[in-house]
Amino acid sequence: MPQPGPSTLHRAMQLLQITAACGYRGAGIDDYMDGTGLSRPTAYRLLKGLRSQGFLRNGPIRGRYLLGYELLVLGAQAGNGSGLRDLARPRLLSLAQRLGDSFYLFARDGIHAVCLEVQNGEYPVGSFVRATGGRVPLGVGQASIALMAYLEPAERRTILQHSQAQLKSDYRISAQDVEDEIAFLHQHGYARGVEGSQLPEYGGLAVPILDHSGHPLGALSCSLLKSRTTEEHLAEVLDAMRDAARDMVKEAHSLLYLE
Amino acid sequence: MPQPGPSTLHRAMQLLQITAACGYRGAGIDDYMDGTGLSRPTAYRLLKGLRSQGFLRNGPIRGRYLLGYELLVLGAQAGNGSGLRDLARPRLLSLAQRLGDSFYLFARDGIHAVCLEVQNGEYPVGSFVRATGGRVPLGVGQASIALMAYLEPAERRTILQHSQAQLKSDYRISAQDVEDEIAFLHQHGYARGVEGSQLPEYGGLAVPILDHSGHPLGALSCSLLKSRTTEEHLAEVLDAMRDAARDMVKEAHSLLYLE
DNA sequence: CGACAACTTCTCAATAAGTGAGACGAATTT
DNA sequence: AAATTCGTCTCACTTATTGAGAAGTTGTCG
Repeated sequence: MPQPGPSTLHRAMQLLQITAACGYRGAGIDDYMDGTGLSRPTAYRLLKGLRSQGFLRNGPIRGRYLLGYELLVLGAQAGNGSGLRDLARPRLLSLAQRLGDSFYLFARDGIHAVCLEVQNGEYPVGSFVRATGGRVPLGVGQASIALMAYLEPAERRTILQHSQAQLKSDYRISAQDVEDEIAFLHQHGYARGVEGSQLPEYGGLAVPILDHSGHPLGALSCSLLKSRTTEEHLAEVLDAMRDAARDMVKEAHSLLYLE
Repeated sequence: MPQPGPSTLHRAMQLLQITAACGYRGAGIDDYMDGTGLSRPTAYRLLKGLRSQGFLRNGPIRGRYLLGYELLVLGAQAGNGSGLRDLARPRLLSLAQRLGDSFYLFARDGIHAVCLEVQNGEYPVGSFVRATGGRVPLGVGQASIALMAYLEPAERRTILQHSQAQLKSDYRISAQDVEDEIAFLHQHGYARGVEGSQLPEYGGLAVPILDHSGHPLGALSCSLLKSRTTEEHLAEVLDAMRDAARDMVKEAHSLLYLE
């Protein structure tokens, strides 16, 4: 089954993925050869090219390669679609400082939700995503719900069908659970962390970020310790998140209007 | 003059750069064709490949492409060499919250200093780098000084020779200025923002992050409003940064030791 | 709702580009 | 100083990529 596009491209990307998989110690030539089936000279040729473009670099260990800083530059831009990330950053920070919980910005990426930005508060929490760039299948987590709720019903169904097996086996979430939470969001304007999930000691909230025509640009989400979830605190957090989402859209709109 | 490595690779990277250059509105097929000289089908083939790998995506506007979220994932890793970024993140946050100024993590990237992480405080400041991924030539800014000071003298000289013309013309910094600041750092253990720079209303400090054998892993840097720079505040900030740098190395070391 | 205009993919022969085997040079380590 | 690991080079080969143009899609506007 041929990959779309030139194979050199696909191979180069494989090399990047392999490098990423090897983490901070870097990948060696054998990792690349085993991982791709390329001959040594070819692997080196590609490595050389990637290095010269700044996509790979030589780490502290000889013969091992690390991801290059050009990826950092591009990655920073990639996460800033519509300028959403820049808008969210200071607001997430202020939420985290003021309320102590951890706050996230999510966007949709095909059948996944991708985390564009995190700001942890002073109370440590866990989450399905480890950090910026983390992805979960749509349906997992409160942010996913907020992202899915405003898609076309047909599209939503397609996505759920495509991933419900994985949702069930990896996260013990049924399609019906997801539908129920979406209904909850439509009724109350926010999404809760799903009960019985794999992170029992945390709760969560999420609100969608909708543009003026009702399309979802992203979602703000937070995760908080169950022990801190009094009614008042929840209400406070929710209010603050709604305000933040509203302000972001307003500011985005005025920015677009200016140019 | 031929680029090293397969040309397909180079072209693909060009497409990414072009996409990045077009910002959040995305790049269209004409941008790509004009920018690379490729024929239309070829450009589309590459685009398809890049999209299928998650390096590009279709934005809100038809016929325009944006950087894909896979870059976000790789970028997040790329900035985390030796796990430095993960170590720095919470510390930068706490510094920013506690002291109100803006703090940065830098690493060396060839002849540049690259910003791996930013945490802004409540007092707004400007900086040479706009955000994560930003680069300045080594020599510009206090973080650069901290990074250069612990290189081999020969290497330092090579770098300075290579970039002194640009330093002079773009930033009005002479090689001697840089040497002086490096001497200052060796004497006092920290680097100051260079006087007479292009950002007169801000001051800065930077401390190196050195591993146990004295090699520079990176630098912590801060930028603060001149109006806030009393002697006591400077001393407080400097102390806090030194502590943070020391703690990071200690924690990194214990992490490495564990595996 | 139907025609238009855009973006995108396909076909096919020509050719330029990437490929692999192995030898060679360079940089470290023991 | 010898040995090992890492990176590059040469060269014949052949396969994957290319470009021109046409056909197909998809969204838009009258």
